[in-house]
Amino acid sequence: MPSLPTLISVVLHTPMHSQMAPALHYLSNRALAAGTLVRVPLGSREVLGVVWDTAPETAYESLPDPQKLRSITTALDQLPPLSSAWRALIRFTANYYQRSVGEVALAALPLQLRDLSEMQLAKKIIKLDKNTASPSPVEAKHAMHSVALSAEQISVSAEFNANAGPFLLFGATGSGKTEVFMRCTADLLQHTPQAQVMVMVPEINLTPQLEARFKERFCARYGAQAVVSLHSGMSPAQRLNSWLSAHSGTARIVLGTRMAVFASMPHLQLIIVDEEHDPSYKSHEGARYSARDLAIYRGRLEGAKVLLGSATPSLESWQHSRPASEGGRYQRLCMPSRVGANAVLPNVRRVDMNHQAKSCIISAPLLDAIKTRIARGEQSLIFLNRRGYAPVLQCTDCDWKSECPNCSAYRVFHKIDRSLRCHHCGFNERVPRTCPACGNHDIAPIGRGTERLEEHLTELLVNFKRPDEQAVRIARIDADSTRLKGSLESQLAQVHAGDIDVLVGTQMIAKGHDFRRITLVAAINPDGALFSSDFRAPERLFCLLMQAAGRAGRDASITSSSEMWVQTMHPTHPLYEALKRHDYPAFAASQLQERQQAGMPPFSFQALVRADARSQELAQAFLSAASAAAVHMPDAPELLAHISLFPPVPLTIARVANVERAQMLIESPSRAALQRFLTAWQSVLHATRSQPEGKGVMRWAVDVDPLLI
DNA sequence: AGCACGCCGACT
DNA sequence: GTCGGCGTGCTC
Repeated sequence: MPSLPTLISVVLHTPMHSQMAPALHYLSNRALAAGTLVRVPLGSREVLGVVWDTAPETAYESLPDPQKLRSITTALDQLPPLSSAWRALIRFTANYYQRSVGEVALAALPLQLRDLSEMQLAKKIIKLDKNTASPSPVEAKHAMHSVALSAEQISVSAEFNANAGPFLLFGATGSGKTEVFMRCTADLLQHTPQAQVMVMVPEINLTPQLEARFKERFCARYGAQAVVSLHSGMSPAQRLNSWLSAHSGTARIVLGTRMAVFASMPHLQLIIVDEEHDPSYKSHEGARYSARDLAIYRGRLEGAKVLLGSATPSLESWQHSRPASEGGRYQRLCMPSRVGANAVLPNVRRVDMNHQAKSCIISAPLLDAIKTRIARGEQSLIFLNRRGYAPVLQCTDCDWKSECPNCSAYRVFHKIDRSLRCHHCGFNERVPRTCPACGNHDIAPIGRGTERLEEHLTELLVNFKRPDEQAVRIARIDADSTRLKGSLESQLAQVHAGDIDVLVGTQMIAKGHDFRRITLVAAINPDGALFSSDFRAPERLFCLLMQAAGRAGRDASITSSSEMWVQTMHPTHPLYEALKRHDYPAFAASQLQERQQAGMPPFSFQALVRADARSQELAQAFLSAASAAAVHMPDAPELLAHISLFPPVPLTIARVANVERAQMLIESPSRAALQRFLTAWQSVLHATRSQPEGKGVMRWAVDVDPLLI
């Protein structure tokens, strides 16, 4: 007996401002559970969608034109439907970050799911099931060979197990946070038969080594498929496989970058966010979500514990982890000590560059210290956060500078291939022989980057020898030297093998990698961030220097001689004082006080609207018009009550690839008020686009909780 | 977002 | 005479 077709609502990859309802309605000849993946006709094409609700009968009347309803093509119901917690996470993300539900939902699913036929998908699933045969009893006997933990690690793990969280694990570099993560994971998997764990890391570079450690620890017991990765460096097929095994529950541990926060995991019980302070957790395109913040929200939705970890937490998380009596909502777990015998943090030494010659790059005491390391067969790491040879090239005669024709920025001189390269749009040219403006032959580099620093060090050390009488070996690691796939790994291997005496690099080398024989880390010129207009610059600098310092002396036998050097014009600056004491809490306290006085996050909430246009005037006019129109919204007085709308300004780099960029800041002491305003203002922004003031605007986007202002 | 439909410049 | 530029408009 054929029953009446059911009406279902489906979300599709459609943007917020397409005048389309949040969900579209289709007919199905059988009921489909919410969360089921379906393929549906849309115009002339067929697209993937997610069943969002089984629409009630009454929905028929509220539809625009019931005659136009079409039927779904196929239901991919060999896959279990996406859970209601997953859908709630997607709904929240879409609302909070001002995007459509469909866009967020479909972006969270592997791309291959969109174009794989039902047959192909069925084959995949069968293949995956075969591979996930449970491990043999022999293998299972191998316990997760536990490593002996330090007293701190044991007490922190015990606190974690005894409480609900969310937790902020504040542990010094080298205090063994990863070991705690693995212990908490092991405890959970042991006591809860189906439990799944998500582990997030900020960068793709960091996934392989973490994956290796987790696989070594857990695969013997839980099977080869128990640990999977999920990040954008994987092939579409690999990603689909990982996603399917997470979704089916066979993957017990999912490791990944920020995108992993949306992985479908039916038995998720624990979310770990390593290096939670890292800005990479904030997405820059599409929905500009913070995976760290969503991890907290998802934990609450799913009833999963959340564990954030960092040696230099974000001020937001630090503030959340203040004592509960003061309003804190996270539980702070502390591991102040490095593990291993004699493991102490490196001594921080400041060189007052006011007492050095103006042109001095590497001060005499620092050079001596580097030589001492070389003589002892130890390694040094010299850190300069600027790649290329020189940031600008200038004619010594006229005013000419190496400006980019497409951007409001200088092109950087790369001596290695004699090119002028724009780091914003990629525009690349050979260095002109003579000044393009006046024909002068003398064009000089201004300032220095890692290439020039490497060259300078080579000159300084040309007559100095290693203990084996060979020439000193200097290497450079930055985005340029590691462009080729695998070159980062091979360069790191060289460092580990002791083939390198002095390593020069950008912040790339400050992150994550363990260099056992490095006993000296030096920051050449980090002062820029001290007086930056970006209020988060000091936070980032402190974190970077702490991280860099953490690279030194990981090997317990030589740790006592480890040093972190900072060359600065402001040696008594509080940031460096706190760094010297390795005192993050003191630094955080002073920063939080400043932020509170200035009404900055985390004591206020911000959103940024960015507009791109052919001219700066058009971009700003759009924002001004939308701003002015806010007053005419329904309920404007209430909505605007606790909102500050700032005037539009050009971005620091106003023009990139011949597109002018402007932005305006919206601030509120209340997160809820900001949310209510943004939601209401969305339609105003959209309407402004079709007004005369919005004509030249190419695109615009809202960034909630922006990191860069 | 895609993809159609539709109206104006340089080429087989 | 066409091929093709990308400006508006629609998709349950």
